[in-house]
Amino acid sequence: MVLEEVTKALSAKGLKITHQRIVVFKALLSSPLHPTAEQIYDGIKKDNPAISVATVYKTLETLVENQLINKVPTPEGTMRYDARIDNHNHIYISNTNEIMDYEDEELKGILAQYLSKKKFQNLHITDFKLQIKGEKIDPGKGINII
Amino acid sequence: MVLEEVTKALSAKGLKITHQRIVVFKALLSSPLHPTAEQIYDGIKKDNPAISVATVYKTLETLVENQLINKVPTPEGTMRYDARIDNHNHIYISNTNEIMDYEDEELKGILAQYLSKKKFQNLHITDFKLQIKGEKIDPGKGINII
DNA sequence: TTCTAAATGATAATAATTATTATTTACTAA
DNA sequence: TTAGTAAATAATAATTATTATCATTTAGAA
Ligand SMILES: [Mn+2]
Ligand SMILES: [Mn+2]
Ligand SMILES: [Zn+2]
Ligand SMILES: [Zn+2]
Repeated sequence: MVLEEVTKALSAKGLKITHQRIVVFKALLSSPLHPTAEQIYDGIKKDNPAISVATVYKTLETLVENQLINKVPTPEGTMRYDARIDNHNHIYISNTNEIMDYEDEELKGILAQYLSKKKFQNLHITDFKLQIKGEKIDPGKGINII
Repeated sequence: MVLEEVTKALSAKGLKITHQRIVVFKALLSSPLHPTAEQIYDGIKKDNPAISVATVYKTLETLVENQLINKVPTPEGTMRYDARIDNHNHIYISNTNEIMDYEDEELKGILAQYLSKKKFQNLHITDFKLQIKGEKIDPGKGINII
């Protein structure tokens, strides 16, 4: 089950297995919506009323540092989190604030090939992503996360 | 000269020609570094000691709304500004916080062609950019903007 | 020139995140 | 098992970036 994988992932990184880390990590794993720290906090505090919002922030940062989750910056400037750590792209939907995963092998291939041909002097490329922005045609049917 | 173009651009959008708008706009036009509002404020306040930081923020927002400049979100979450309004990509250099312009017709063509083939249901794509992240090999030689 | 809506400056308020610190707890090793 | 201890947490203060408020000023129209 998820709990076992979470504890395994934490201990593999030498992190202490705490209730708070398990709860935050599991909350993010079960959300495809790329939530903010605050949204994760709101989601878990019913069942964990003693948890502190600062702990949620710190836990997320710890998980990012240990590459168990990813940070996703947004055009509005608020940081969001992603349990997926494999390479994939995002579509930011500006009228609902949703972030959708977008994955396409053809696109990955195209970009990798393009960048492998290019040379940047004094620069080591560490990451590249296509940031797609769009608008949902019928926002009423969508999942609005704010 | 620049002043004339700035005033022309402002009046073309029906915006009042104020000293503050001219100064902020010119400051951004002369900076290829994608500065923050605070950096623009710091740069102009020697010659304009009465200008308010709130005015700088508001002026930049007004220019963005009128599509005379662009906002550039960054991985750290602070907003930066760009006098260039033509479509181009950015390289974010994580060890110096520089943002470099990156423009390549071949890349534009590849991306446009790729996306034109794809169909997204209920979604109108408004923008797409390749976000490249890298590290400067010899940061000592670079221009550090923070 | 006068008039007025819009812009500005000063500053308060807000939102998101980080820092501080006393207390608690997960692991370690007797 | 049971201490012992370094690390983690909760509560809360502080900080940073940005936006809101509002009294005053001003650009541009008449
Ligand atoms: Mn991602
Ligand atoms: Mn902020
Ligand atoms: Zn994702
Ligand atoms: Zn640019």
